[in-house]
Amino acid sequence: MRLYEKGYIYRGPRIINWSPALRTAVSDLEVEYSEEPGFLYHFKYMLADLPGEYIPVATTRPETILGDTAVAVHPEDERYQKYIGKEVLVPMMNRRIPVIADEYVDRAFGTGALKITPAHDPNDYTIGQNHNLEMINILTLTATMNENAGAYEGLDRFECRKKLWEDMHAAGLVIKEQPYTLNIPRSQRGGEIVEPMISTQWFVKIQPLADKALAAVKEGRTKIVPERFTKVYYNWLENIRDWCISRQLWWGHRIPVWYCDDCNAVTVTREDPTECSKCQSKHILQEEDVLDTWFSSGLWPLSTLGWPENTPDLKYFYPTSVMETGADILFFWVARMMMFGIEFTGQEPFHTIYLHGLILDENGQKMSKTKGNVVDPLEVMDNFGTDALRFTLLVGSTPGNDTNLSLKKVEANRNFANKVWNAGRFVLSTLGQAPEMPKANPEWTLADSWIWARLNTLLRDTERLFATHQYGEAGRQIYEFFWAEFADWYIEIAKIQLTAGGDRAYYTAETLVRVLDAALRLLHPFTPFVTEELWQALKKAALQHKLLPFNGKPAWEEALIIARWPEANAPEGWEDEKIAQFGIIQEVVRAIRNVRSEKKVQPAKKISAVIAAGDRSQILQAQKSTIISLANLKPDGFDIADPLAETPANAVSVVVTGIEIFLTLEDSSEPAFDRIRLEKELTEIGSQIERLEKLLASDFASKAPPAVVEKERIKLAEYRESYEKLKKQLD
RNA sequence: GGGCGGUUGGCUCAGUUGGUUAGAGCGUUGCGUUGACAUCGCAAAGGUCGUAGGUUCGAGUCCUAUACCGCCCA
Repeated sequence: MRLYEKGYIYRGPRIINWSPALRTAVSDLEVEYSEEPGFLYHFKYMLADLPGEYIPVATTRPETILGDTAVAVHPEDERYQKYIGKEVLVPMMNRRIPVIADEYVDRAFGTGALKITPAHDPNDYTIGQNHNLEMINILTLTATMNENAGAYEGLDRFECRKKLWEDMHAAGLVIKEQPYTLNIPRSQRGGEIVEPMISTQWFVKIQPLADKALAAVKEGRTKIVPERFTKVYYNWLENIRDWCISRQLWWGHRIPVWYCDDCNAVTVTREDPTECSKCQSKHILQEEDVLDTWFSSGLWPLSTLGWPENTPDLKYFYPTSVMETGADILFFWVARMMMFGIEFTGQEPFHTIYLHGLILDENGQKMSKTKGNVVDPLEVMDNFGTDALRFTLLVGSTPGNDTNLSLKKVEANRNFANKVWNAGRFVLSTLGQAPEMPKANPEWTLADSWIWARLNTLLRDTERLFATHQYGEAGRQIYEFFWAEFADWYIEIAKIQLTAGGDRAYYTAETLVRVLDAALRLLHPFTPFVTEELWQALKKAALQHKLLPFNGKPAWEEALIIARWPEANAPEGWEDEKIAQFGIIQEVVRAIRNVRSEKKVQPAKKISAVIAAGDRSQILQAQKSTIISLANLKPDGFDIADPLAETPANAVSVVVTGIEIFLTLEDSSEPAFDRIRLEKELTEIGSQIERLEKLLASDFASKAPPAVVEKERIKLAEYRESYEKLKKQLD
């Protein structure tokens, strides 16, 4: 109504896309073009008053000849100049039509002469308008030939094409048929060939709306993510044509227009009228056409909030913030919401449009029933859980790009949800092992400090990634942290620390709770169900043990879904060092595990070890029990010596970052001293040293940032240390 | 015809503002089941990042050209 009152909505005969199967008009956007093999039919347009002379014309749709009302040639085309202004005869109809000159004609295409069917071709329609040509509609609404098709009336459009061409052949009017690839317009919905047709429809004068929607993005009030779609948006809005909004369907929002049988006046009102607004006749009939669904959908940001009433919801929620949807409906829906939102409220409906791609099958094919590759989300959720599906969709995508959805991935993420659940349950089960209250201030272990530092790094990274709409990457990092750091390392170490009892156990439990709490908060948007369930249990247990949430500040909220988003603590300066130190422990443990695996030591078997760590002895000394436990060493058979009095006899040795590890395998069948392995390692390290020496001797040292150079220097130093130790062992 | 995206281990995909022997999941190989988890654990093999140039001390990451695949618009 508002658009109508502003004069933006009008009704009139125009060329539109007609779907003969649905028997309705469809908008330009609902037509898809597909390349299909066909023919270019060449034939003769005989001059009416010059017997024997003709203009050769080519067409892809011979049946439209019946509706031709002109033949057009380029004004400068020497071949046909002489015919301009003369008349030709429509084949089989013998109707006289003019030869006109128009620069639109491409002299190089086909025969260089163009038949004009204004009622059945959009381009011809434009030419027809310019030249004031008659428009002859030759089709019925089901795309059979109508009374204007003369002898061909009643034939289907394709039968007519065949029959007409045969008749023209017989009449000697055919020149040739040439194989040609056609661009066939098909209905997006039904797939049938759409016919351009003159029809009386309702339209929206789109330019004023488009201009505002365009300006909103151009002037930065609304941002499109990823940015590259901005260009697509501009391009569409800048070349937009009036929007045909009437549909001849029985479902949908019926257009609020009434026609008077007596005086032909049109009544347009908000309330259903009982009489003609002009002559008060009761003989009025409502427009049978309904509105395009996208016309209604365009109102979504408003109408869902109670508009046109100025409701509290509308006031509070409009404009909203981020519109997240598929890139394929940028025009259909997003642009329309922008137009209507701005038109009716003066405000853009959202400040950010986040576009994702399509969900394809695991081979990158569009899902379709005919291909049988449709993944039913309900089924997937039944099999793997809603969290797993949600996580997969979020993490498997990068902004704007299509996502290949495979059940393998969903399964892997179901396993992750399971991991979260189990790790969470374990944490809850440990709280009872810790005392109610600590006796003293905390003395954090290396592992405590490490996980806390890592958590804070994660919080910062997640924050940054969310801010830049990189949800997938954020999810991946949280996954990695939870599984590979919290579960695989911290929880394993926490088991040892809890056994120690006392304050150590108390602060370990506290750390477990705080890290788990933060992780669940981070994970909640990705896997809302398992995290909420777990978090409720965590809250309950934590309250029982008087433990605070991760940031130690506000008390536990009512539910995770409304809990505060975790914010990182400001770095305090010690973090990098602790992370580096813990890295050493990880390397040592991995090295020992590696040897155990290589030498086929039974997993349950405890072995003896001696480590020579030089200046890192202290760090290792402090983590002795951790290493013993994680590497499964004999508690009384583990020494950290510096310097090493003598190389243990009959021990397998391994060197990591300059730290020598000697393992006594005892009854292992493998030989302890493995010269070949050590030599291989030596060669490898040697080549690294060579590489780094070369690098540091190059311009790199002077031109790269000092911090980067320093990093390489440290690496080189470590390699050199390792090299020396390996060398000594081999001697 | 115009525009855009993709091309990274067997498969499906990540890879911040270029930082220096490339990451994940699945799959593969070996070992493992007395209490958080076999929907699991420990370890291993496997890519030099489509191709050709260029910029740079340094490029998967920027520029140019090109091939192939896909999408959008006309």
